[in-house]
Amino acid sequence: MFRVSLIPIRSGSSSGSPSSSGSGAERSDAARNRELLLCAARQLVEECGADGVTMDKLAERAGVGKGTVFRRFGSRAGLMMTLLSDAEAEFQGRFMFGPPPLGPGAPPLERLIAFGAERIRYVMEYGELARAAEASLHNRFEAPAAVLWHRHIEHLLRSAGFDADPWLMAMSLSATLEPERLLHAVRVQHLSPERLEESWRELVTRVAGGVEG
Amino acid sequence: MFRVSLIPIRSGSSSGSPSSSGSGAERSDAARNRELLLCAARQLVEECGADGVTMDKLAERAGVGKGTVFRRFGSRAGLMMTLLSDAEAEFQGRFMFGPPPLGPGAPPLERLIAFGAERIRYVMEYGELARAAEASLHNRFEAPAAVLWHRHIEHLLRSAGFDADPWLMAMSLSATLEPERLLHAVRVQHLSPERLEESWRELVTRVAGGVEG
DNA sequence: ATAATATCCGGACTGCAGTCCGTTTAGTCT
DNA sequence: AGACTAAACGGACTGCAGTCCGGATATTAT
Repeated sequence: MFRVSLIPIRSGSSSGSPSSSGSGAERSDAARNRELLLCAARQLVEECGADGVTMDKLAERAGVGKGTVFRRFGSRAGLMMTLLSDAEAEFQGRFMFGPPPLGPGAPPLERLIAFGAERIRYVMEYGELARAAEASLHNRFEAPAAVLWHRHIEHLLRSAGFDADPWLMAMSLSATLEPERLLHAVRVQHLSPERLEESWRELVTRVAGGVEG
Repeated sequence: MFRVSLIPIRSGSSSGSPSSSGSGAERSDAARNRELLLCAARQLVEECGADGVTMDKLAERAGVGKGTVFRRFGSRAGLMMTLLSDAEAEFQGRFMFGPPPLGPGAPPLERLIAFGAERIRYVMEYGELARAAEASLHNRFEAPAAVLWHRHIEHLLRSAGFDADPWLMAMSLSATLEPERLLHAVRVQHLSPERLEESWRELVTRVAGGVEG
């Protein structure tokens, strides 16, 4: 089907491999600053929350110039994605290659249900960062991770025998799982994650459940 | 059921009634500036597109100070909502009090289908403004208009006999109809509005169609 | 060691939303 | 008309993301 390798959300993993790019290795001062920045960023998220982290504060805390911050991460969204990359890669690995029901092996509908449940748990844990990343992103729908989830849902829909425009249906389903929406439901409307999971199960069952197998 | 009157999205309607608030009437200079601002805002949207309109440009074009712009509209989101208010009120009137199948009289499922179809058309016409409004809004989910749509969908779900968490299901359904998403589907993915409508029909039919009546 | 150079660094700069407060003015009261 | 007051005005100011470019530095070649 698809030839999808694990999408490297961002280069700067926690126990990051300094030199993995093609041509010349990373300069030592650059490597030092990257560690400084990642460390400072995690501190700041701890202290101020994801929304409270500004690029200026980060530069000051890390003891580097503002330009360095932007050269490293490209944008505020890039910073947030970098901070998420480990958790994100782990999640991707589980739903693509991990054990059922999330990974391959289980029936598509069950995988779809498990995907939503896991995604909800993920957002409960990392939602602030994920929301901050999306918020400062020009086009939320073309982020590599978002594209991957979309394709995954679309693939599961097809496997479940859903034949009426899986692309658009995947769009609708993934909209339900967006961090900002889930966080609003839980934090503002005080709905429990379990209730979200139950509603997701209901939704995907009705959408993809009643098709001829 | 609900006691919902037409929600006045914003005070500054096109052929606006200058004095309708409670206590003192609007001062004449304020009224003049409001007209100046609305006129300039529409010009700028015409020229630059909704995303290209800045509060500074608007102030300069209208020949007023920046403070005046913010006193009038409160925020960029407020400005956009004001520009949308006529179209929005008209749409609200139609789905709440208008003729079937959008308005009362038709079966709930048909009303739901019609609601999505109309909403898609609405976004095709005013989507830029709507997206700009949502983009510069701290909490997209608590905008009066968003709350009203949500309640309307929830109400139709209940009327259709949907008993499994209509609130959350309404959240999922309204997520599908968000301007940013629809615009992305049409403008970037080049899907036709008709295809969006068809997918919406499929979605709501599966979600709310197979219930005991 | 020295020179050459590609890369990196830093912080001043821009454009934007939103705030603040001293000043002006429209409406009112005498 | 003249004084009074509440409201409106305007633009300087802050905080933020993101850009730019002259200068510093790590690395490599000789």
